[in-house]
Amino acid sequence: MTTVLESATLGLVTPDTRSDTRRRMIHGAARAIGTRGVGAMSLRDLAKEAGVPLGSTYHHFPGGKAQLAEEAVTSTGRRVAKLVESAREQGIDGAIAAFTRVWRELLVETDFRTGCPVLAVATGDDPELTETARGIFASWQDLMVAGLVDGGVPAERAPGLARMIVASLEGAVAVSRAERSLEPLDQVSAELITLVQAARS
Amino acid sequence: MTTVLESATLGLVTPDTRSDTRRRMIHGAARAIGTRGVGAMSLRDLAKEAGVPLGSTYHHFPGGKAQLAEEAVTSTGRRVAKLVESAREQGIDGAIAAFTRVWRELLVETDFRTGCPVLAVATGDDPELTETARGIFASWQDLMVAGLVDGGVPAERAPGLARMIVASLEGAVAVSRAERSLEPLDQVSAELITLVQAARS
DNA sequence: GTCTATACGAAGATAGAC
DNA sequence: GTCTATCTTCGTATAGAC
Repeated sequence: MTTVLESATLGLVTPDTRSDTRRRMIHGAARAIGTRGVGAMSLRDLAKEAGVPLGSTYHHFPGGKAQLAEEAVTSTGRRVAKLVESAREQGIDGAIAAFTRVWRELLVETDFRTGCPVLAVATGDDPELTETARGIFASWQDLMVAGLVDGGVPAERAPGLARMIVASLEGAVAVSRAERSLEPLDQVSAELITLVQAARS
Repeated sequence: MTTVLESATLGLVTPDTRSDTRRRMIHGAARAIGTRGVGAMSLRDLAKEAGVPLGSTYHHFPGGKAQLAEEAVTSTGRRVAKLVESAREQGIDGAIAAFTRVWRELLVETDFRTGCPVLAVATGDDPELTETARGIFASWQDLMVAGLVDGGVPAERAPGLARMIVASLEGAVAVSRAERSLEPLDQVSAELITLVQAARS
């Protein structure tokens, strides 16, 4: 059984999801952040959705809202990184496609109401969360760099292209939300494939 | 002198800035939205920064927070559109450079604390503001389409490229904020120039 | 017409009953 | 250990004094 002490002392070292409640709250928090941003995310709503009293939030997350937001964003970062990493077997095009698919499915699932929670905290004003976002963007870019180099893109062009891939798809998710259409995301994804293709030769 | 009646009846038709106070509050609102998002924007803070009592906010903006946010975002949209439109004399590269420069200067001015307010409302959960963001993105994309076609890009490729330009630079501003560096924005801008160049031939 | 004072609700967080 | 009830703060909005 998870104790308060364990959560408090091991939380940052092993930010896994030890209980169903924790898992549900982290998932709900990621959704809420992607939908409304951290500021407008309400712990009351999250607790209600997870079916637990508000007070329990502070049992599972002694650090309160800050800890929950942090874990929600890092959890999303790791999950997406794993999907992209797996798809690297199909080359850089596969990695781009996998990254695109994550956001595509999120947009469809939520009827364009929810976007990337990492972008949300990157555009917020909490310095700690901004730093977390930086690290996650960096990890995604590193995966793309590896894929690009494997795919025959010159090493000196790879970092710029990797930034382009992450930044443009993050922006495309936002534009797709505004337009309530998958077209922006799909078009950007297609443009990226041609851009990478051109960089190969 | 501006009356409440005029503001209420003409607000949406002629959303100009009739007084210094209005101007200052709209400017402050745009900054706050770009920094923290609409939800975390406080009318108290805005009034304090503008040097007016909180109550005066509702004299100048009878529609309250919603009206102020709406005017702040549309004001930014028009201002940026004008800058891009002017730069189209220097071709599509000039338009991309102008769009890049707007956000570059904002990031430097605010030490990476403030991004594009249009992206902020596009990633928020207010449907009215999301629709406003859609219209502004569309206006920017239309300008890019015109520039691309003028620059010799085939008409059928122009819309996709225009979306790519707007989406990738919007995303790049967010990544630049997270990294506290202009490198992402500048690299994306450079990649866009090469992408457009390739599309010309 | 301008601004002070306040109403009212919702937020995060916590104390303490069980 | 879990959850109820509450504390404090801060948000938007407004009523009414001047």
